Amino acid sequence: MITITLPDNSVRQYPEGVSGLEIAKSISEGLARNVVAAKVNDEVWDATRPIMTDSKIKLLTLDDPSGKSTLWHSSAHLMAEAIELLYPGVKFGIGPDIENGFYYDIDFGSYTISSDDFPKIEQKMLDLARGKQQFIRKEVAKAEALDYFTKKGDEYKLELIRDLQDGQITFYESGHFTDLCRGPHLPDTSLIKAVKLLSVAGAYWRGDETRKQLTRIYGITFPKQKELQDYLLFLEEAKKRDHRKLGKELELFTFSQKVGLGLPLWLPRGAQLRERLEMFLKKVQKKAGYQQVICPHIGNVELYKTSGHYQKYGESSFRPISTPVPGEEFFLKPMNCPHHCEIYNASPHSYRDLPLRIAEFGTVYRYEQSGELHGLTRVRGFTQDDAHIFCTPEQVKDEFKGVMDIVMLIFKALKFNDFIVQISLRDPNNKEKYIGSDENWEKSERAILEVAEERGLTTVIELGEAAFYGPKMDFMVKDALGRKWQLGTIQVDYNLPERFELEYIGSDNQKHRPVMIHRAPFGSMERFVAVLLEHTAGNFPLWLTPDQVIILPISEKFIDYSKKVCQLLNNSDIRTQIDERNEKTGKKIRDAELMKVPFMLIVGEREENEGTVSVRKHGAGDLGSKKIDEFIVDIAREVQCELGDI
RNA sequence: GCCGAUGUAGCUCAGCUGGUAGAGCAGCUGAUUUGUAAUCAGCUGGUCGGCGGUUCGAAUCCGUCCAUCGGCUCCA
Repeated sequence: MITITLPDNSVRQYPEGVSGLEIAKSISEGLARNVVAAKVNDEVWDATRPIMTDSKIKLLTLDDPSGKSTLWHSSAHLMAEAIELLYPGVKFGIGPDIENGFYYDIDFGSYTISSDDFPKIEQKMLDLARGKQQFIRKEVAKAEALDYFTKKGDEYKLELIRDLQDGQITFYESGHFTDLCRGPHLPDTSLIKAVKLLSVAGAYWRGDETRKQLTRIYGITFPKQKELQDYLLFLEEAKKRDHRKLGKELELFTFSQKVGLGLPLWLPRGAQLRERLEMFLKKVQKKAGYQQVICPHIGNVELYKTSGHYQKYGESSFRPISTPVPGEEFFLKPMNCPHHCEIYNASPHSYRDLPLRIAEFGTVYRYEQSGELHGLTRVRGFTQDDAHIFCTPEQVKDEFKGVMDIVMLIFKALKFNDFIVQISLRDPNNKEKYIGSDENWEKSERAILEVAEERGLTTVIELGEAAFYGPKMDFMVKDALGRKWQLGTIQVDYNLPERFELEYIGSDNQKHRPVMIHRAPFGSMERFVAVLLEHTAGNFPLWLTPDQVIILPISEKFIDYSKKVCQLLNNSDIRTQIDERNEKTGKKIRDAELMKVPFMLIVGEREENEGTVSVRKHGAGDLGSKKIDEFIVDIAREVQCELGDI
């Protein structure tokens, strides 16, 4: 007998070799029906795998994230089986579960697969699922595993097996399909009742651009048809929040093929919004001791040779600009730091001057690959809310803290509550890859970790993800479809101060090298506005939105009164328009609602006589009438509330 | 850049197996003077993404290029 401890710390005795499923059955039939896997001593196992020793176990259902993973991982196998039956001779790469569903990378050989093939595959999957095929785990010796896939002729699996240790290799067999797999899997396929293949895409084998591109098929499955429908509905809803769609509808920005790919054109309303964001940040930065600077949009090739960017990115950039002078070349600036380094170098510095914080909304140009461009989130010309802090190594921690506070302030003012903080540190086993002294790296990495801790942030730490020149902290926010985008970033840099020979005179009257911190709380204006659009579905905070108020006269008789109201509001810095069109009120309201204008003021005879406005709030409806002064105070109060004392 | 899909009026979309392009909204003109999510009528607007081919005839079939979308790789 072995002792099994359940999550509530209750202890039960079972015969050796009992499975999670059997334990579930001993508790209740209902639980047994829903169990998809079992967490055994913190490792997720098949529900059917025999447990041989005393263990702590937790039975996992589909409500548990690990349960969902198991369902989707098993679904990937099911899809592979269906595909193998439909397209004999195909070869398989890897097929994991992902956040929403699963995929499998497949070499289809001479077949070309498109979404037209999906219904056929889905049907086959459902047919197989109904067969209640069991997933059977088998431990195999490396030689045996190699032999199996050699016979099958699947070089991808062979490559994977070669990297594995003998004695750690397991196969899973379900129906006609056997796969190299760590597991775990569902007890059987009958839980999979709703299947949807979502897309087909090319994916390089092992993510390596130089290797063969396999066909990746994405799909998702659910135990109930209803859940699938809900998920598809969610995707539909998410599409409505797409910033590219909203940007067009709300007249914020556009693109032109004639202007060029990935070069956004900000329309008046978008430009206004962006300007307001910039003013907001400038104000915050001024308080935090930053100074604004302005630099040109191009820089001599020598600048980038000094910075090292020419050697690294020269070939993959926009082509250099030549001049009538032979050999003279300029580059569109791909970043602001080299210019800022030269600003630092313009005069000698004492340690008393530090930290020096210089900021610029700097527009930069990077030649992104055409397949990479995506609305405003990935463009070829964009404006960073950039700043560089030059400080002593001892000041890094305080400066880091200051920057983080700015990022948090912004996220708060814009109600970004759901973000991920990623700290990228160097790979401890590969220290020689990085520039800068061991001592400085340790100091700054420790500083970042401490600051995050002090501010109570939940962080994700990525070892080996640091830039070669320093550790960094990135703030990621998700878009409508759950894709992660990096917004704010804070990076420590030991490289550029070296290359530009930046110096300051210390209290010891000796020359020292400052540390540079790059930081951009928004990241770029383009990406930030894109993510903000999706985050708010276009319902911007009142302080930020392009038009705060629109006045809707009932008929043209009340245009004069509307103008009077409009002037009063504009005098109080409330951004107000009048809809003077010869349309019915219903139509004007509809259009204003669609444009997501926060407040609509309907004015007619009654309002004119009483000196009032009839207030309608976007999304909330009629709020009744108010004196004009009263309305102005209300708006001011609401803005004040959103911004706090910024 | 690579894999797959898509490309019809400013926008959203229809156009079956090849027979020479259509709706709604927007815009313009006129009527209407309007009370909380679409007033009515008339009109304008398209080398059907570009180029080449097959055909008596191409939005429709084929090729190629471009762009967009979903991914991959990349992101100083």
